[in-house]
Amino acid sequence: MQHQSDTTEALRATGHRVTIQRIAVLDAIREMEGHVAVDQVAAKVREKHPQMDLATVYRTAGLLSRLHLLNEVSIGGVSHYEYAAPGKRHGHLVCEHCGRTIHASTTHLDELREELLRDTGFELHLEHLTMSGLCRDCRRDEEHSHSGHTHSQAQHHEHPMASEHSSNAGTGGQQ
Amino acid sequence: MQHQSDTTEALRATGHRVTIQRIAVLDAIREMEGHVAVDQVAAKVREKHPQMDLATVYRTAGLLSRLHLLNEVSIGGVSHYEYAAPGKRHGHLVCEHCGRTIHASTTHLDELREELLRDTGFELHLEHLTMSGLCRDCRRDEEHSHSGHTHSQAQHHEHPMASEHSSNAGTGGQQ
DNA sequence: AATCTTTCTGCAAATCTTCGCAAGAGCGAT
DNA sequence: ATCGCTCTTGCGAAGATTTGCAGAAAGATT
Repeated sequence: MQHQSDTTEALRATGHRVTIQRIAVLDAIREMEGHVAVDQVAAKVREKHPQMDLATVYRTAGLLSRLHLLNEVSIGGVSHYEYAAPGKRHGHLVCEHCGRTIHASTTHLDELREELLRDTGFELHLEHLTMSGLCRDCRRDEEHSHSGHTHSQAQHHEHPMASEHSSNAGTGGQQ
Repeated sequence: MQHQSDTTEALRATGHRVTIQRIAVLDAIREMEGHVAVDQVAAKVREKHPQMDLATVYRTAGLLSRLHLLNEVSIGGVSHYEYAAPGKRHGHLVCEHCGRTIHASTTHLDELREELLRDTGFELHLEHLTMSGLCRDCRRDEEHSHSGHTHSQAQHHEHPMASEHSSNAGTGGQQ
């Protein structure tokens, strides 16, 4: 476990300063499971550094994300961050109905990435990819209640609304 | 031009009411080119309906997006909307460096969608797909200035930062 | 270790977006 | 055309995220 030196290195290499705030934010997120919202990160960080400002956590998480030390996932418009474990790249599938998040392996995505690069010169950052749609369960529900009405403008939240980790979607087995 | 009746129909079919606000927001966005931010939509709408509230524009655009009458594109975390012209589906590639937006044909994407559906049960909504990365120009720039330093925490904005329409990316030509 | 330059952070104010609620407007039935 | 039941809207307030600024801290230099 020498993440800290990796972090330090990555910051220095890009001409950024190494501060306790940056180390603390990365550590906090690494210690927490999955994707966490900024205020959760702030709470965790404040256990050790009570004076850390929320704005700093926002700025820091944004920076670390740009340096690819963190992945940013927008769930229902709210930014969440997760530790970008090397070698565990994956995209995110967020259900528009229940808000659940599923990891997608990069199998298909790598292909897409290459095609885009070849055809358009655009270099896709898979780590930042968040795709929305309907998860299996909600798709099933939709099919049942196809009576049209019974709609509300507000977002539905029938499921527990928590970032699950049915990880490793994509090709292989899952769920 | 009978978009209006299409809209009316789509609203009714889903159990929603047809209001001047909804028609106005859709009309405004259709009249404007490409993806526009909410405040631009509000400004346009207010030319004819000065009392229309910003919150209503937000809610309405969100609703119309969920009904697939509009596409939502998140550019640098800010929601933009565009008219979902039938038969012109496409994904969006947003450059993290200059903010430029490129359209991607659904050729590759349709494939991805099917694979995800088959393997994970997740139904990807391509219309809502926004992918970030580096565009051809910025990729070139990056390669030159590989000296490390000269970074700033703020987002770079070297290019005009406007939603361009270098449309027709992807493989198959359609737009 | 002291100094200098530039970047970062904390704080407060600004902005963007969402929410709760009472009044207002659709739409079906009368 | 009116009545009534809900859905919608406008408005104010709350929540989320960003920004400007002055002081604090990092890293290079001596």
